[in-house]
Amino acid sequence: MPPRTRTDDWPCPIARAADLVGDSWTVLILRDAFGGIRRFEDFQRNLDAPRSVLTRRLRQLVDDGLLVRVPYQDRPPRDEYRLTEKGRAFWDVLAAMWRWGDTWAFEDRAPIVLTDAETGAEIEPMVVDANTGRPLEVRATRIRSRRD
Amino acid sequence: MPPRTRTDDWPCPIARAADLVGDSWTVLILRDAFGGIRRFEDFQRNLDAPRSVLTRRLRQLVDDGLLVRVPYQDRPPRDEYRLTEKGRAFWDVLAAMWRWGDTWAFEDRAPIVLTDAETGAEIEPMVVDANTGRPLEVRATRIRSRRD
DNA sequence: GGAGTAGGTTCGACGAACGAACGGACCGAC
DNA sequence: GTCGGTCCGTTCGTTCGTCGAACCTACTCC
Repeated sequence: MPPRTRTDDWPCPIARAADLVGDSWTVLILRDAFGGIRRFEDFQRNLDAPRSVLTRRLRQLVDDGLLVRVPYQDRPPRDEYRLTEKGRAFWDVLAAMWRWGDTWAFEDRAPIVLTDAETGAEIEPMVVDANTGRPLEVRATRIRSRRD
Repeated sequence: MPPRTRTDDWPCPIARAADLVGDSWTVLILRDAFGGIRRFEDFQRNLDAPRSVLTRRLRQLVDDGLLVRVPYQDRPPRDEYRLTEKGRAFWDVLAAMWRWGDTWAFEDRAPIVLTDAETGAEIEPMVVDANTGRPLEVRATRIRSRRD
C-alpha cells in the first residue's frame, strides 16, 4: 500500500497520538516495555510478531522518542530498548485502554488485574478532569482554540 | 499483506483494545463521532480519508459494537452512525490520548483545548486509580491473575 | 434535463505485513 | 575446532490492504 496517511502534523492532540499509537504492534510493544521487557528477542517471543515488523516498529518508537537504545554489552555489541520519560508518560493511555478493554471486551472481566506492588491492592484506572476531580462527561465537553 | 494479526482473543485488556484502536483512522473516526459527526460524507470531508477505507472502518466499528447505524430518512434510504454506550465509554481512552498528545507531541502545547460546555473552564484529562484517587505510578504497578 | 447531494463500490498501482530462511558475531561444550 | 545455541537483525516471495480517482445509484431541486 502507499504509505499510510500521516497525521502527525494535525493540530489535534488525538491525531498526533494516533499517528504513533495507531498501530497495534506499537501498542503491544509499549505494553511489554512497561512490563519490563527490553530486548529484541524477548519482545519477539512474547508478541510472536514478525521480526521485520518488530525491527521497524522499534526503530519508529526510538525515532519518535518513546524508547532509547542503551548498550548493555560490548562483544557482541547489544542494545536494549528502554522507555524514555515521553514513553513512560504513555502509560496513562495504556491504562485507559486497560480499563476500557476490561469492561467492554470480555464476557465478564479480564482474567488479569493491575495491582499495587506494595499493598497488592487492585488498581482500577479511571480518567478524571484534573481541575474538578470528576469523571469526564462526553456530552458536556467542547473543543475551543486555546486563546479565545 | 496477510490480514493483520488479530489480538482480540488475548487475555490482556490492552491487547483487545488495541485490536480495535490499533488503527489511526478508527481512532480519528471515533474522535469525530464524539465531536458530533454522524454521516459518511461528513466523516469523509473532515478526515479526507479514502472512501473505501472509511466504509471498511465504519463497518468494523458497527460490527464491534461501538457504533450503530440509525436511519434518518426514507427516500433515498440513509443511515447515520451513532455512538453506542460501548463507544461512548471509549472517550476516556481518547481523553488520555489527548492529554498525552497535548503534552508530548507539540513544541509547546496544542492550539486547541477541551472545555466544559457550561462553565467554559478548561478540562485537563488525567488518569488516576479509582480506589485511591491518586495518579498512576508505572514502577509500582504489577499484573496478577484475578483470582490469586 | 442538468446540477447537486449522499453513500457507497470498483479499479490499478504501490508497498506493508507475514512467515520462513538466512547471516554474522559471539559463547561454551565436546 | 567444530557443533550447537543465543542475540539481533536482514532478505525474500506471497498476500492483501491502502490510496486516489473514477464510477454508480437513487433521489431532490431548479
